[in-house]
Amino acid sequence: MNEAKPVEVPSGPRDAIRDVAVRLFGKQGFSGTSMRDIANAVGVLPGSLYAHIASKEALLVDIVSDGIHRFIAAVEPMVGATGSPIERLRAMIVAHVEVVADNPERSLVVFHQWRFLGPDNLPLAIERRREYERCFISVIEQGMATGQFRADLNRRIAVLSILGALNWTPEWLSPDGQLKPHEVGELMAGTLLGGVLA
Amino acid sequence: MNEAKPVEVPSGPRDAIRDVAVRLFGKQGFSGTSMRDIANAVGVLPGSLYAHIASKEALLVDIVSDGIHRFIAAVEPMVGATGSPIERLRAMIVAHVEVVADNPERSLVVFHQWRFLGPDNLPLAIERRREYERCFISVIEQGMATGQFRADLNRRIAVLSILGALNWTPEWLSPDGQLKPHEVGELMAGTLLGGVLA
DNA sequence: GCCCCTAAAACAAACGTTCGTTATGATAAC
DNA sequence: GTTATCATAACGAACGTTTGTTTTAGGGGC
Repeated sequence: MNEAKPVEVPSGPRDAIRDVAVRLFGKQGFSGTSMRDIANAVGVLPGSLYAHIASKEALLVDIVSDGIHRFIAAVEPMVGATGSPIERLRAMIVAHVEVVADNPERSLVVFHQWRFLGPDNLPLAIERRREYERCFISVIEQGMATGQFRADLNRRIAVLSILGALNWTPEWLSPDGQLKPHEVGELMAGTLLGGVLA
Repeated sequence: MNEAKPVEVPSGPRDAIRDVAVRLFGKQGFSGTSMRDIANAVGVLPGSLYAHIASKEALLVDIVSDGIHRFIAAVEPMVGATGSPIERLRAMIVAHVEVVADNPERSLVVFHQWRFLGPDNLPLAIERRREYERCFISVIEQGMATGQFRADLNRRIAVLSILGALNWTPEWLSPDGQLKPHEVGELMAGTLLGGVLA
């Protein structure tokens, strides 16, 4: 009775492999992780992995594309939502931090390991990243258009600064910290929107 | 007459190897770069590299420790310098960006590839990174103590946001861009210190 | 009896590294 | 001005290991 569609916990061996790969790719990088590393962590012989996955790169493609999608899905709806650009940018920052907190290692893979995608999958991943960046660019330009954001801002530099701060969060953010992810997001939004000056 | 100590351009083969390794480690990561890749780029057979370097890891140790040192040397003097915390933090941000612009690929190695240092060299590298972070923490605390920085700031989050934005710069900063590195630094300082709100 | 999954073993290729030798100039002795 | 000496730096081949992946065979659930 308590199942039917349980919220998608690592049901099969396929998901177990994926979760292990996320952890190892995040910690040691794609090139620094061998299929034997993954097999050991899963508790299986290396060759047995190939009953569930097509290749090492297919594993990376899965992780990265699903990972980017989570960020886009969390942030994109707010681009055209109601409310002031300030409120929406703030909400986007919080949403981003929450996605990172949901699984920092996966975020590390998304932000750093996409370089190792092959020629077939790399262009699409790059385009998805651009799509994500455009969400922030769009809202910041809205804010500058309405005069709520400073007019002397270099919008490119502003976007890259905010995205840089956000993209770095998986490096230090712990889901088990004393601050809840939502609180961390609010604090970052306060710092990035208002600056540090009194 | 026009020599004596020419400014230290990649004199020997040793430096040529180092420069190539910086570029490849930055682009493909440490694990993703083989000694054969380096040898090919230098124009030499793989074994010949070992007449000049001790090992692949020794190459990484050189690059990372020298790289961190450049950041510390550029920023640390400003921690105890004269001037307001605002002016000093601004100068530190500009200095950081200028070090990145001097060689973005080296900065990528410093910020991402230190994980692959062995047990002998990793603790020291981590301590150096902490030392660098403490420079920023110190100045921000000075700014909050004098009341020039907002009192409702979470200093940990503020520092991590600023450092995150800075550490991400090698990902997009080009030394040949239309904005000079110094200008990019000033713009980032403006964004990070003052926020985006009007 | 079929089907999914695994173990076990093997594959070719690429890995970091070592080795003895050789080509190249410069320096010093005669 | 030739010759011997020496350091530099690269070669070419091989080392043992690890890489991603394939193949073959066997065991348990329906």
